Amino acid sequence: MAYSISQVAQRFHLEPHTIRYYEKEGIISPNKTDKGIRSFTDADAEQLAMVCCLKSTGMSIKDIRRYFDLCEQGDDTVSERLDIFISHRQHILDEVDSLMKNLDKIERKIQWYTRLHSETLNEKAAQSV
Amino acid sequence: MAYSISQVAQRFHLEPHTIRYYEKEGIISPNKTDKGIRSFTDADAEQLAMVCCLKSTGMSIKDIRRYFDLCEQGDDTVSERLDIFISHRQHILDEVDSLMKNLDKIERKIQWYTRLHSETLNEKAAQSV
DNA sequence: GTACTACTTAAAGTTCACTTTAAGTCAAGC
DNA sequence: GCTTGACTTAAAGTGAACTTTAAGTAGTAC
Repeated sequence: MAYSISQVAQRFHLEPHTIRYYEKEGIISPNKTDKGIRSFTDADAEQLAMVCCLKSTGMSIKDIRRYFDLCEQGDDTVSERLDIFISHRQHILDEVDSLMKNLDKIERKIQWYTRLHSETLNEKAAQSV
Repeated sequence: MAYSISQVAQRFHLEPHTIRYYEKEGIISPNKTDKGIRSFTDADAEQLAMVCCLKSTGMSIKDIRRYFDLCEQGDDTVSERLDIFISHRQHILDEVDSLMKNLDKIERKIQWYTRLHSETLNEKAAQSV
């Protein structure tokens, strides 16, 4: 199947101009018809899915580009690509860890404010009697 | 205990100018000595710890400021502050969820590349015989 | 007495990831 | 024939969160 820019945009919750921006930044390179219209294959869509995955886990445009550059360079870059994913996995694990630790602080604040809130309600109830 | 700007900066891995920037943005307001030198109490340090917690879980400076504004306004804002934390908790949970889903994709890539990598090594070994 | 640390204002600069604008061409569908 | 959706380049703008620069003052530590 081949998809138009607006179809893939919709599928990945992106704007067409954002996809053209990614192309300009060299991280994707869809085929074009003889009329110059972008035509996205399933492989292009998969690539965009990976772009979104890397982006939403905090990888910069520059590093995403670096990864896809390596992909284009062929099998010699396999171990470097593996390294990228291993270090990116660590980055995600660190981020999750940090979020969970901070979540704990937020939970305690919620408990604190919940208690404070119900006390305030009780006081108001007492006053109104 | 009272701390200097560089002491709290070090403690929270911030730069002194960043702390002054936070003050300028109205999210902290440490006391100053008669000489105009900032002096941070333990309560100020706790507040900065909360700033860091909120910041690293993705809250904007503007929203952090909003929260501390409410704190200053007193007990009438308790339920609004509770709401902020409840919705922020959800934000964190959503983020962790998204990270875990994407982590799964990364893990599969690592498996894929690990296999590919060892195959490439085997081929090279075969060639060298 | 000089290096260090702190302070001040005000403004300009930086990075990232887009987003928007301008000013146009081109082809398909109704 | 006109709306819609696609395209082009090039450049300017946006927002967030700082960061840096300039250009100065002032107290503390060795």
